Amino acid sequence: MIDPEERLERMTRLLREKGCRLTPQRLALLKIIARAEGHPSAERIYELIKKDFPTTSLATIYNTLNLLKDMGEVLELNFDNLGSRYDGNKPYPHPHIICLACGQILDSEFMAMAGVALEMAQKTGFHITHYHLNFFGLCPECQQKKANS
Amino acid sequence: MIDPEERLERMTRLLREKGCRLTPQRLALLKIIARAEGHPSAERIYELIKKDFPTTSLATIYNTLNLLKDMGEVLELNFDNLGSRYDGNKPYPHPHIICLACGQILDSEFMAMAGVALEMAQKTGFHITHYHLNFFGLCPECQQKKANS
DNA sequence: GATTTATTTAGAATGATTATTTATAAAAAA
DNA sequence: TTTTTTATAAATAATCATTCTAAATAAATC
Repeated sequence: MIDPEERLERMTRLLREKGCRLTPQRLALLKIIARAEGHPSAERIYELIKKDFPTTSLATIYNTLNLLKDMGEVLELNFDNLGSRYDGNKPYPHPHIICLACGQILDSEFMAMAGVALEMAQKTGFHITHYHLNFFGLCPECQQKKANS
Repeated sequence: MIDPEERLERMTRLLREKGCRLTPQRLALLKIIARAEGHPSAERIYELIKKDFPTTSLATIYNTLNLLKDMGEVLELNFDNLGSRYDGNKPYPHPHIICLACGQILDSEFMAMAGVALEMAQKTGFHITHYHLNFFGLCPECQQKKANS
């Protein structure tokens, strides 16, 4: 995990440079996604922000997330069915591994993907900008639970 | 591409064995997804079926697609934003490559993924059931168009 | 052909996300 | 400071894909 405070500092700086206003709601959201351990949904971020700013609207969450997404500072993750999840700590494409039973989403470093993408580009003639690689299955704990039931 | 008639025959047989009824609408849908060159959306399949069965409901499309999906005979593809696409010809996970400009979706054989999945399983302890691997970018034609504009 | 019951239909409901409109507050100008 | 401009927030309506529901229909079996 990248240093959350470093991410926070970078994102606030970029917003300022872009001429965007640093409202309290925005700052609260930046803190949440920079420091988040997991991959929170918009709804989850909404709940967290409402603790400090009870009048906040969900639309503001989406607006700010989209703003950061367009700046390349937040990665939006789309999995089956479930709504989007957001990653503000590692905003570049990287593989994930998702437990179908408990829903946890783990990051995974897999550097070989760069080579795979290159090979794909050469084979197809595409100019590849990004990729999604997600593995689905059961985490060790959920395998155990299943075995014991 | 697998022989579409072979796929059609297999899917009708499995449905029959499962005790499912072979309604004309279902048969029409089977033909469409077995023979489809691309990766049609539910909406697209709906349009095609309505040519022969004008009273068909969209719900029937989704019901049948979900039935086949649960049987493992149709692969549901989820990409950003857009609704789901369906593949009834190659119903096992395989990488795709999507053009962000024209929206075309190409299949791509990439056998090394089996090894990658295995490595991921060993590293994480997960029991991996399937994966999604999608590359995004510009196809050769759209690169050209962009260069000429 | 009659019966049983899965399936279809049509439309309402859902849920995540986006758009819209008005209100608010921060920065800039006077 | 006051005024003005402008970005942003809030509330709510709208959208879109998908699922649910209840009533009508028709496939397979006897």
